[in-house]
Amino acid sequence: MISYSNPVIVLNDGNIMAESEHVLYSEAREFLLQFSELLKSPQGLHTYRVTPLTLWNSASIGWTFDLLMSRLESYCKFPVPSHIEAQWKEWLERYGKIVLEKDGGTLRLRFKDEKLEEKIIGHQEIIPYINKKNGKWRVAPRDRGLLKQKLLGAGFPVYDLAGYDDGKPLPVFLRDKLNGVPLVLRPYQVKAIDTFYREGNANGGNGVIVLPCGAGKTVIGLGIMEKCQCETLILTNNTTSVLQWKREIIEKTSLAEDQIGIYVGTWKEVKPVTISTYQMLTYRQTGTTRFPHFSLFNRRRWGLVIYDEVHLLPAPIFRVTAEIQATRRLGLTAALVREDGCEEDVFGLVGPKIYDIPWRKLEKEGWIAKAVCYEIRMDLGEKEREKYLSASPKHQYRIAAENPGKMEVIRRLLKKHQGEKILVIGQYIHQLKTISAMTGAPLITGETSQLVRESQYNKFNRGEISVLIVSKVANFAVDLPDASIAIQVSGSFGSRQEEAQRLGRLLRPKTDDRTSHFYSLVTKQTKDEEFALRRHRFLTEQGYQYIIMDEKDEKVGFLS
DNA sequence: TGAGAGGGAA
DNA sequence: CTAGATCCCTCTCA
Repeated sequence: MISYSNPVIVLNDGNIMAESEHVLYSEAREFLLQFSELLKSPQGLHTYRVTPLTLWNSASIGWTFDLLMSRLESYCKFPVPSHIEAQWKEWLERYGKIVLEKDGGTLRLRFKDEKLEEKIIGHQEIIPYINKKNGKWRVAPRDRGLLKQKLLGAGFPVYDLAGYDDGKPLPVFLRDKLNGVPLVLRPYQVKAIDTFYREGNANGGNGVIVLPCGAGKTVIGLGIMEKCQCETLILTNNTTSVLQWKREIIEKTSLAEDQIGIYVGTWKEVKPVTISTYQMLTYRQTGTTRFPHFSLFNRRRWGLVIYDEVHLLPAPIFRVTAEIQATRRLGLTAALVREDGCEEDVFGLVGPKIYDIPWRKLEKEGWIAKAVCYEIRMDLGEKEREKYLSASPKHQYRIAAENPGKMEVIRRLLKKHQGEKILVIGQYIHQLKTISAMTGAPLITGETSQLVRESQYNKFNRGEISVLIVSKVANFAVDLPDASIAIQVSGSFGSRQEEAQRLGRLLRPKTDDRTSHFYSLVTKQTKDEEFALRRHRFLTEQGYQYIIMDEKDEKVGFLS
C-alpha cells in the first residue's frame, strides 16, 4: 500500500529515492536492485536508476510489469508518476516480444507485437542480417550474434530460443576425489546451476551468475559442466587462475588430468576441457590485425564456454562470442560492474544476469564471514595541502592518496588488531614501500618473484608473519591468503570492482566465527574522498555500511 | 633447450 | 587520463 510513512519515492525523471535509515530500507533495497542500480548513496537518501538494461535483466529472471509495480507500491510514499510507469512498462515488455527461433535449417525472427516489427524496419543497421521472404524474417545462423547485438544497441532485446549445439559429448561427474564420495553442493550453488541449465528449455544455457569471492564460483562452473556433459572451453584472466581451475577439476570431478589441457604462452594443449586466458586469445602480432589464437574456438566442438571474471572480458572476445551463439555460455563474476560501459555487450552476447545472491544474505546464512567496513577520514597537512592545490588535476589524486598522515592511522590500526592476520593494500608502490619500512612488514608487488610470493603467503598462512603489504597484485592473485583485517590505503580511482575484490579477501568463513574489518583510509576534502565514495558504491549496493571515523577513532557517521 | 630480459598491448 | 600488473611474444645467452 502506498503510504506516506514508506521509504521510497519515484521522481519525475524516473530515478528512485529511498530513505536509507528507514526500517524498511534493507528490504526495499533488495527489491529495488531487482530492476535498478544504485547511483548515489550519500548519508540518508539513496538514488537508484532504472535503465532498459536493468529492466531486461529483471524480466529475464521472471519479473512482470504488474508484479514489479504492485511490489514497488508497497514501499512508496506516493504513486509512481504515470509517464514513468508507462515508460518502464514499454521498456520491460519489449523483453520477450522479439523471438529468435529455429525454422528448418535457418533461424527466424518472430514478433509478438506488430508495432515492434514496424519500428524495427526503420533501423538500417540490421538490414544486412535479415532476409525478408513471404512475411518471414529469416536470419542466417552465423548472423545470430551480430543481429542480436545490433537490435540490442537499437533498444530491442532479442529473446533467443534458437537453442544450442550439444557439442562433443564428455562424461563429467562431480565427486570428492579425496574421499571418493559424491560432492555435496551448497543449496545456493545447486540453485544457481539449475537456473542456468533447464531441461528442455531452449533459453536455459546462457547467462551470467554473480556471486561474491569465496562463495564457490568454480564449483558452480563444474556443476554446470556436469549438467551439460560436453567438451568445455574455460577462459580466465591469468595463469594462476588457469592452474587453479585445472586443480579443482581434477579434485572435484571424474575427469582425469590427461583430459584437461591448458593453453597459455608457455604450454599449449587442446584437450576435451581446455583452459586459456583472455590475453592469449586477444594476442596480436604487433602491426597486424589478425588474432592467431581465435582458432581455439574451433579446435574442438565445444558445447560450453565458461567466461570466468566476465567483467574483465576484453572487446575482441565479444566479437568471437557473437559468432558462437549456438554454444552454451556461462559468465561468472563477483561484481558485474564495468567502468567502460560494456555491460550491454555482456548482456547481449554472453547473456543476462540469471542468478545473483546478495552478499549479506550469504553472510547471514554463514557461508561467508561477517564483515564491517570503515572509512577513516583525515586531514591533509598544511604543506601537502599547498602542494595539492598547486598540482595539476592529473596529479592531485596521487598527492591526496599518499597523504603522510595515513601513516599514523596505519600504526594505530596495526596495534589495535595485533595478533590478527592483516593485509595492507594500496595502489602506489612508493607509498607501500614507506609503510613497509615503517612497520617492518614484507611487501609484495608485481616485481616480487612467484617463489618469494609463495613463501611469504605460506608464512602468513602459518601465522609466522601477521602483516602483509600488497600492491595491486591483490586484485588478481587468486592464491593470496585470506585475512580478517584489511587496511586500504589507496585505490584505483573509482573502481567499484577493486573494492569488492579487496573486501572479498576477508570473506572466507573464520573458524572462530570472528568478524572481519575493512578499513578505507581517505583524505578529507580532496579527490581521494570523491573516488572513495565511488568505490564504495558496489558494496553499499550489497548492503554493507561504512562507519565513518575521524583520525581520533571517533565515530562521526554512516555511509550505507 | 630453457631461462630471463625486454617490448607491446589492453 | 593516471599507476600498476599481467600476459603474450621475441631475442639473447649459456
